[in-house]
Amino acid sequence: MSLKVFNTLTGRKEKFISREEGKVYMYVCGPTVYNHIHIGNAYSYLIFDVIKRYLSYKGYKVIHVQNITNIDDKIINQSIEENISASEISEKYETAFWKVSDELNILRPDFSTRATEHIDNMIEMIKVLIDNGYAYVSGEDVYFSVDKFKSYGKLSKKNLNELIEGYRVCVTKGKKKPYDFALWKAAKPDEPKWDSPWGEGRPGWHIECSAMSLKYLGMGFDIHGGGKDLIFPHHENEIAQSEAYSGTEPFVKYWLHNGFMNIDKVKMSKSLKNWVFAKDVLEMYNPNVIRILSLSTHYRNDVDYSPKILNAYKQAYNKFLNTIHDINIVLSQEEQNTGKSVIDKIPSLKKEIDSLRLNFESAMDDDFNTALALSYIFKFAREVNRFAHLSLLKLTSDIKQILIRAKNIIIELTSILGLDLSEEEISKFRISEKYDKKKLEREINNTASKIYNKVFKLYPQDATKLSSSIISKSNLEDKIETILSIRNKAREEKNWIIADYIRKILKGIGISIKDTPLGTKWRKEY
RNA sequence: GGCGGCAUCGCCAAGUGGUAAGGCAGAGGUCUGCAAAACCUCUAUCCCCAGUUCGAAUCUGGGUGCCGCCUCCA
Repeated sequence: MSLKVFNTLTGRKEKFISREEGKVYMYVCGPTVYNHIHIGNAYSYLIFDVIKRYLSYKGYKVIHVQNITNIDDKIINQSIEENISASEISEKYETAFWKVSDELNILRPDFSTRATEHIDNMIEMIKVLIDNGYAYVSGEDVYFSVDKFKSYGKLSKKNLNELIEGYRVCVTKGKKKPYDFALWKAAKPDEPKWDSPWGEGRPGWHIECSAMSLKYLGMGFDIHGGGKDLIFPHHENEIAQSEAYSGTEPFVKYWLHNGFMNIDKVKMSKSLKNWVFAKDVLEMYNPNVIRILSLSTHYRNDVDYSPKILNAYKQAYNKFLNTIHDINIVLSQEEQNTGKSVIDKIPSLKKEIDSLRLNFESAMDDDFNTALALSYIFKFAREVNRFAHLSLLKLTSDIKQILIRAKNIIIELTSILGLDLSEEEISKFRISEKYDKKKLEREINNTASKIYNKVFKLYPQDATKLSSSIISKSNLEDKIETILSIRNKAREEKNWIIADYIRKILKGIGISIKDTPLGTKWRKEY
């Protein structure tokens, strides 16, 4: 089975053949760092992260370039707004961008290219465009002459007449044609500026992506990605500039565009002010939940953002965690030699493992159908749950082996989707600044003291372990274990009121527990 | 005004000619001290109309509704 991708340029799914065998050169449009990124921006980066991960899984060495647009009108406007310099704005929001990107488990690009560090490359390119007659100087501005580039519109399927008729085409003085676009803009007083043959100014928006992608990836690179709103004019203009500059085509082999993240069916956009910052969503939801939401529909479709839907996928994510958690519980048993009934189910589970991988790959090979790929993993999880439930009785070495394989393939395949099912995620506390450990510690200490008050008369000796002087010294895991030991004492004495009380207040701080034949197990919920 | 996309169970959603994946929610059941989790069972004929076909959610035509691009936008 070979990979097929939907190419915006041709409008159909095509077999993916990389320029160089075993390597994929990929450019993804990155953020303009004038504000925090919203969840729709994050969606795009997340999609291409999964594409990159899957290509790596397929054995390609992926060379991934992503720009940071750190000079732009919006940055200048924001610097006036916040009354700090443009460079301070871009530094501030670039830092914020990486923080969110890392939290979302998005792999860093191989080259993160800042526009301002490539001004020379852009000037060089503009010079050539002027020399070749594709661009003209108007005052201290430089414009690209769209009429000169014959195949203009091939990506967005627009023709120039339509553009002229479009009532929204703005006419700017200095342009020969309304659809010409700026390659270089003269600086107004107090604006950031760079020297150029045409005077002091800054580059137009589109030129940076051409200059930087060509510098790092060269003409004819494999994948160029971004949101579908970039198709026109941004990517259309990139093609025009790059192919006019090089005199060859194609600029890019495969153009991939993701759909939008909508709110109430409407695109998240600056003008409607209906965006939600990714950082704010991350305060409320586990990054894995955001991923599952993003991957539960095909990347070219729009996906709706809402707390209701996010909560549904939170449950879905919990399903994965529970499966791994339950496997771990079964595996924590002592091995035995007399596993009876389940033994004969091993071959069928083995078969499921093999077909899961094949199904996963065929789904992903079909233009990265993550929704289908996920559904196979869910289906498999049910098989494993059924098996693990049965084998809770006896753990033989054969059963142990197959369960470890089952667990590993779930972890492997979900990690291609960028999901994290690590031990920390499942049963322990994540060492992460996002989850405020101090707050959690306070909550648990609080809970311990509540329980202490409740039980110290009943179990004076055991309760001592919960006294604030002792409990405050132990680590988070030990605190929980101590609390559970008290609860189990109560359960032994069939004091269900105390036992249920403890379970209830632990639940209140996000610790869920389950009583199993192998003892009481707990995990932190997110 | 031009161009384009979408419409599948209560919600999210896969499926592009062969008889409707998966997740969430709901109902009943098994297990459990009770829970939780898990498992089992149940819940749609695919916006409407017409057509092509042995056969259509899937193709064609018409209609309705929603959304996007044409201006910065992932």
